[in-house]
Amino acid sequence: MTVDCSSTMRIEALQLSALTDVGTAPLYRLVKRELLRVIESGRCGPGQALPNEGELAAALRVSIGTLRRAVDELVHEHVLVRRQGKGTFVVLHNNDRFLFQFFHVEPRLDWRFADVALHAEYPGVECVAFERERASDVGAGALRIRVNEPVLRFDNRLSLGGRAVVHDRITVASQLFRGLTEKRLQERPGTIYNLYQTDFGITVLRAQERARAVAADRSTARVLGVAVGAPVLEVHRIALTFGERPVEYRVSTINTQAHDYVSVLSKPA
Amino acid sequence: MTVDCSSTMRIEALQLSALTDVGTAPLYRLVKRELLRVIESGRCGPGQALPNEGELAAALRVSIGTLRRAVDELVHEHVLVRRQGKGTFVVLHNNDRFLFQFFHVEPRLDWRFADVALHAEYPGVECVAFERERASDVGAGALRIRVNEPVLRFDNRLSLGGRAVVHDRITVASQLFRGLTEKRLQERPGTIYNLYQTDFGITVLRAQERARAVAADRSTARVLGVAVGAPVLEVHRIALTFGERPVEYRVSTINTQAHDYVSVLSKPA
DNA sequence: TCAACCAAGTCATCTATATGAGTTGATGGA
DNA sequence: TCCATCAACTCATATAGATGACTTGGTTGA
Repeated sequence: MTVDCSSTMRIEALQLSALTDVGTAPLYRLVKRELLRVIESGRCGPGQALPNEGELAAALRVSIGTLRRAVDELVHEHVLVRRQGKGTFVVLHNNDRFLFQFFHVEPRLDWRFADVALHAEYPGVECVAFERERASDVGAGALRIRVNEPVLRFDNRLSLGGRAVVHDRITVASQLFRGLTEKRLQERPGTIYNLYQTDFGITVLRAQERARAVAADRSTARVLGVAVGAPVLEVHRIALTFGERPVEYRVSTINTQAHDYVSVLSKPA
Repeated sequence: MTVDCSSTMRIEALQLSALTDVGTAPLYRLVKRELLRVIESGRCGPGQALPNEGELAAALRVSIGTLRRAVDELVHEHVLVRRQGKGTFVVLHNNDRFLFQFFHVEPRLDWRFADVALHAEYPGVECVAFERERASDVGAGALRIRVNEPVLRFDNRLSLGGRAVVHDRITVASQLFRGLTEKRLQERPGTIYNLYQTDFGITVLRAQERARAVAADRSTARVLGVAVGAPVLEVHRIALTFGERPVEYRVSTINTQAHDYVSVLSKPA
């Protein structure tokens, strides 16, 4: 099925914003910004195809090479996906992408034997709490909203290999997620970020995480099945969408008795 | 000072390895591999300039655009650095690069106030142990050497803001670091990875890390000044050079009472 | 001497065009 | 009906050439 995106995304509306031409930004960056603007505006929702390269280039009055350079960067930033012979698409959060990009807990690897990291499994998810609250100072700071603004707070428990490994405490601004209910959360078919995207038009592009070791408190100990005071890993995540805007604040508590928090410094070849 | 690299890197020796042309790899990837081969061979050491783009393209019998695409990827992978008007250089590990790429411990950030992560400071380093040992099974597995092969083991203590925060236990194969002594380690001017590069010709390109929360044992507690049993963060790192070859195995124990282990999922725009 | 200027060399950007490769749907014959 | 083939559309790769910007070092003139 080829989505006729050209009708949705009115090509003639494209324009390189000469206004915001700060200094002497290269043309391909203007093109990139214009594409981002269109994608953000929702005129071309997730999963939809962009017009083909020739049309886009013509509409923007740049050469196809320049257009491709702009698209290249957006592909690199996981905003677009190219498929040879089919087209260029706005990213969709599917399970694989989620696993690869945002879920970094893996079974403990014994470097005596393992050759390469076996690919992570998708965790089982269970919603254990859902509340409507008002933003605390920390939550408000993380989400860049005002203290006491209404937020949704929900807890998930993630399991790997049948064992509870991660306890997520998630906070999002109610305003961005109107109509999000516990039922909808539990009945979602894919990942949470997929739900954010398909049901609320919010695409999580990247995240910042800060990890620290802490002693398990009573509630964490119960959820993860560890002793009170046992060392657990606490990861604070701010998930960001276009324009570096924070959309989710999440504190994950991880039982690292048999699992690791994995990170790759600089990317592979 | 312009390094005359063209004499060191004999251009006429360049050749796109038609032999290793697996399948129908794009030309720019062959170019990239050939450049990597030359850089690895040491004919063009760290800090040296490559021949200019025109010469390189001519020597490899490809267009300048194709050459640039290959170089683009190597720049992205931190193997090369371009400087407009000056040339293209093989990367050098300096303090800034090290901080940015490999040192991810930062003072605790309060998301109530902070706008953006302030840039990390360079840690004070103190060598607290230096031993010649034989590889354990774990160390051997991590470094892909045989058990009982000779290795160098040394411990560093890193301080931030005057407080001991990280305890590194580092293992490298003796064979790769002949002549490395405690004195040389302590008198090095820059970072450890800088020493690896300048004195032993080993360029660390990337690393894999696995983090977990553990209780501080007696020796860790002493070095970091925390209570025995206090939760600390343990990070296992394998540092890799060209061809994904491991060159260093490092276990870092981090006191996360006032600092975080920071990670960015997917890169910023 | 010193500063301004200029020229050559480098990478950076942009254009234009050609060819190859993957996907899809229509056509048409068995 | 079914399947092979083909044509059209897409992105992917490669080339050639022009112009701009940055760096360096030498020249020139006060």
